[in-house]
Amino acid sequence: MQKQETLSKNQKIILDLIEKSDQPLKAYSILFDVKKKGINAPLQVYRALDKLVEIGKIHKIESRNAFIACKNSKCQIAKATVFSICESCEDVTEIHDHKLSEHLRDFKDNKGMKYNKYNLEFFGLCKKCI
Amino acid sequence: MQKQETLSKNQKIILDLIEKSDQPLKAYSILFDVKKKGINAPLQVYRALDKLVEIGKIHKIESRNAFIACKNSKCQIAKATVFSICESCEDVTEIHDHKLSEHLRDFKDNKGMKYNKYNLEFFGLCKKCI
DNA sequence: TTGTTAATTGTTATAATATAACATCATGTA
DNA sequence: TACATGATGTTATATTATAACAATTAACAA
Repeated sequence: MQKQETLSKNQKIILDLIEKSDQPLKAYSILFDVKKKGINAPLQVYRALDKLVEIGKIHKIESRNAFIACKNSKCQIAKATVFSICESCEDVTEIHDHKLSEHLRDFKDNKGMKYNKYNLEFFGLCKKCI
Repeated sequence: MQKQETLSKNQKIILDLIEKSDQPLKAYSILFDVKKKGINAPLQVYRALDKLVEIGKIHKIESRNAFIACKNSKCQIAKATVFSICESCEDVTEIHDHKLSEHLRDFKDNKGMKYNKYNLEFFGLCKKCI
């Protein structure tokens, strides 16, 4: 069997839901929402989430245990994510900053570690909440 | 009452434990280890952890739900953390890179957000695991 | 030194997040 | 066909974290 090109039924249902939200969704809130579509168990949700994260269609906001759709058309940046998070209204935005990405991509520590991924989360107050 | 200068009993016990480990510890493994010292409930651990994070004595590794001591003598950087994480052996190291810190500190998005904190986690393979 | 206040503690219960284990089904390829 | 792989469905359970409430302790001011 080849690497899946198309998404499976559950993966589609869950990606749809996440893409319709501009804010991160939590696994159990997703579960609640997709019960009407016949997805009944946490594991079904987590499996789809794992896959979607793996192929870069969604990202996990680690500090919030929540999942947000990747807006980048080609989803090449699944392994290099930057988010800003408002600590008041919890609004989350994915950041694409060329210069910042360059710095992060080029970062080398002095321990000879080989990086293949990073995740950066900025916290603060958004315009509305300042 | 003024802001605590000194740590409370539970906070000390738990900080001691975390400082003795050079790797991140999980809350329930901490709980297990401090039961002999009379700390019996998860909440007692989480409350101490919250406080220690707040004052910058420890950091939470968000992607691992684990806590590591801050090695920085003055712990001024509780709000600006960078870690490297080996995905094979799970070794975690706190990174202090002046240039990188500058870039992150100076980062401005185009949405007028005011940042007061960030957390960056690099993933990859350490020297031993490559 | 005593009353006030805030921080901390202790305890029970429960919420929220995530995975193990196993059986079955679907699909592409030898 | 039959084999391998990926996805599904299901039950149970593991892991991480907080709610709610009562009691105690520590700093400070009157």
